Amino acid sequence: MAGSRDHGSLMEDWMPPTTPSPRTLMSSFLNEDFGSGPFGNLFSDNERNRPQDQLERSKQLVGLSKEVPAQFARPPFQKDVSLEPNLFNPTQRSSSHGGLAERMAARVGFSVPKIDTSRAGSSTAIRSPVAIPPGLSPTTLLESPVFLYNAMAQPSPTTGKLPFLMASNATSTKPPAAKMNEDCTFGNDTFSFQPHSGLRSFLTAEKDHNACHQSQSLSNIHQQESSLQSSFTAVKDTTDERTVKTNTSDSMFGDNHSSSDEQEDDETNQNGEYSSATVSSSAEDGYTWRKHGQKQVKNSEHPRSYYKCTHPNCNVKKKVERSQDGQITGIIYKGTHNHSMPPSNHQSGIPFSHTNAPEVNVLESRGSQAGLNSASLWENAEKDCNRGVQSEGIETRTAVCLPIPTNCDASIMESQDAVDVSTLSNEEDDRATHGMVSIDCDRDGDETDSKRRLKSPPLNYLTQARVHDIVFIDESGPFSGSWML
DNA sequence: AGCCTTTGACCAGCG
DNA sequence: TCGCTGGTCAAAGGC
Repeated sequence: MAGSRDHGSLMEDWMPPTTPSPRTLMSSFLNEDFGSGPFGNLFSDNERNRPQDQLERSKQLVGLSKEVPAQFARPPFQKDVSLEPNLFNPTQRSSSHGGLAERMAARVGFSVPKIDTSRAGSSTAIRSPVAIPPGLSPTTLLESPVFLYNAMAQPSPTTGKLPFLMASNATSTKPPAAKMNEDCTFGNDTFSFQPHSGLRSFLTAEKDHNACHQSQSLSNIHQQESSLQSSFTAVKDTTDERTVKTNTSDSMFGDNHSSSDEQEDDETNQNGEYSSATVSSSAEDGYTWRKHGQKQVKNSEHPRSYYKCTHPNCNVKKKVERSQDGQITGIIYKGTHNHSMPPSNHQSGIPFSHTNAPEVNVLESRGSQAGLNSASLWENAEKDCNRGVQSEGIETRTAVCLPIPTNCDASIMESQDAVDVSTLSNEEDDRATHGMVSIDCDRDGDETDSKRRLKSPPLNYLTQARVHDIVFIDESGPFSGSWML
């Protein structure tokens, strides 16, 4: 058992007790960032009105993140704090590396407009934040590095689909877990995850999916705004344990729900009310979990639940933090499943676009799978969480954290790569866009890449100017989310 | 009857 | 060594 200290630190990272709070950071970065940069002129109002002190604050935050050696230095969840500035700090982005958006613009020949997040959530008329340069077709945009096409991606602020970062390399078995309903959550101001593989509730999901789709088109614009408010999730992948931290919009943006939240709780409406389909517990991911404890953790406003895999001889555990309204605010997986997924839940190969069922525990399910398949990815996580992690652990900030299939020698992209796209060199960008999740899977080794891509979107991520979250996709689909604006 | 959740107590690690 | 904190155990209750 990891020392309490480790966990304590972990939690602190999740919810930094000290200022600035995630909400503060986020709003700070939103205010500053989206008004500046290559497309700042689109929202010049913000630019002009931006207080200088915000800029300074942002710089300070960046400095925080710099204190730690680049890739591993950040504590598991403290990333939430330090990462944002680093990622989004306009100054750093534009000055040091020219900014991803700028680089992308150079490559593609056009610039990717930024969404005016300052208006997100407002009731003002919405205009498309994405300006397509003359001569470029939507198709070109979608297929361009800036807007990587992802057939499985859900609507996004930029592409019309939410650009989930896909870690398709992943290979191996796809965790059946899928986040359903996330589509429906668009109305909730968040992007949705698509289920990787079928869930037992596939049929239901399908039905929900259809319903959701109808509203998606109408709410597309709204999504654009809301997506900006998505929360971050930190994925920590140490050797054996994975930590998924999702800052619920709750904590970050008030009413907005993070993707993870929605995933988890099948659906809470915008008011935070639960729909009839509520949290189905942890079985949705295809594995069965038994809750064996719950505790209120210090420095966390949310209770932490402890789950164990019910499979005999399986020691996989997970810790889930939920907000008062049931939204998941953090998930930590520990251990590796030594068994296959229960047949009833096994529906691999189902496009997650079809698995939008109100599966609640997307995070969990993915995590569980990760735990299942990926052998002991996080066993030492707890140990590393606070000390080792910084130097050795791999951290990933994602809206949703999904464990990587076990058979894969998955090394989730380093947090730095995954997150701080803006500071990546071109080469790094490529890495970020194609190899954020480095998964070396043997399981499906006989499967061709093309085949894999059919099953899941290419590992395209970090293709836009801003990364809000990263979606990792293994063979079966995205298992983590993030998006850029 | 079996499984799961809840909940208080116990244990272990750290300062 | 003690107190704090987090993680786990296990009894009780519910479904």
